[in-house]
Amino acid sequence: MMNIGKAAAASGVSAKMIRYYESIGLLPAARRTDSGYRFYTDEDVHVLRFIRRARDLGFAVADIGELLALWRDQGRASADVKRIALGHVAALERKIAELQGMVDTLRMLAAHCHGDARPDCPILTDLDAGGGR
Amino acid sequence: MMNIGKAAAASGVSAKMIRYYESIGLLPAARRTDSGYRFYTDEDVHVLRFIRRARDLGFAVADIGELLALWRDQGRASADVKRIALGHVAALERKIAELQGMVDTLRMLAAHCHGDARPDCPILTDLDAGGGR
DNA sequence: GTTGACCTTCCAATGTTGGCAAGGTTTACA
DNA sequence: TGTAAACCTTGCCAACATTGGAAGGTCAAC
Repeated sequence: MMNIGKAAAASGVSAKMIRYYESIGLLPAARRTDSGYRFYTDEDVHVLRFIRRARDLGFAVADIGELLALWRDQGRASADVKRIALGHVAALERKIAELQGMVDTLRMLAAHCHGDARPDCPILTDLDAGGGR
Repeated sequence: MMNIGKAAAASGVSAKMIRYYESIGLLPAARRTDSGYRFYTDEDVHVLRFIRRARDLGFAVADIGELLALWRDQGRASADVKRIALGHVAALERKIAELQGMVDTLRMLAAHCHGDARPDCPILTDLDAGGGR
């Protein structure tokens, strides 16, 4: 039995975000004291840490909802969990490839830029010309 | 002399975004016809393509403002441009490393998950335990 | 009993893009 | 000339996750 500040400190999820997750339905409405304060159990903190960890792994809130449902379902098939995880891996890798493409282009352009007081710069020239696309 | 739709098609920046860039001050207010329509010149389209290319390279709008100022400044030092570009590369690489860390963790967890009809799954177990952190 | 630390709800902003609505303008065609 | 389609205008809402603040109620310690 603890209030939202304690639960936040114990789980690593801010009080602000706990209320937000409740508002969007990721978490069930917390029980309240007579005066209206939310209160949480150790079990609730456990769930919050699950969410925190999943966020750290880059899962979107919608994905976490699915994972939470599977987590709670003792009869789940591990294939369902694996599918979500690998789908997320694929999305992450697409993003990485996209960013890496940007890095490669910029590094190439920067390599040809004097980087001194002279004004001519292939980086600007490329932006100017649209990169030949 | 063309209206916003033409400028959008010619530059690859949507009319919506052109208005947005104007609203946040990245672009100066466009000239208007008597009836209030914005109109653009080939030079304006040139600027829009510059912006489009920079966005494709992942520069934030704030960065693009700086790049645009340098682009317009005939006396700029190429070092200034290179600094911005390499700063952006560093930020991109930090992001890539972060995503790659997620991928590595998830791949490792998924590798130990049967992925069949059985319920036990190390992915959920890890989320549960907080990954040992 | 007062002070400070906590809690509550509501509103706003971040950054970039898309969508929709209601209304005015221009263009093309019959 | 009339009209319909295609364009333009502004403004508001939506997304994503998170943070901040304001105004006000509650709890604990001293």
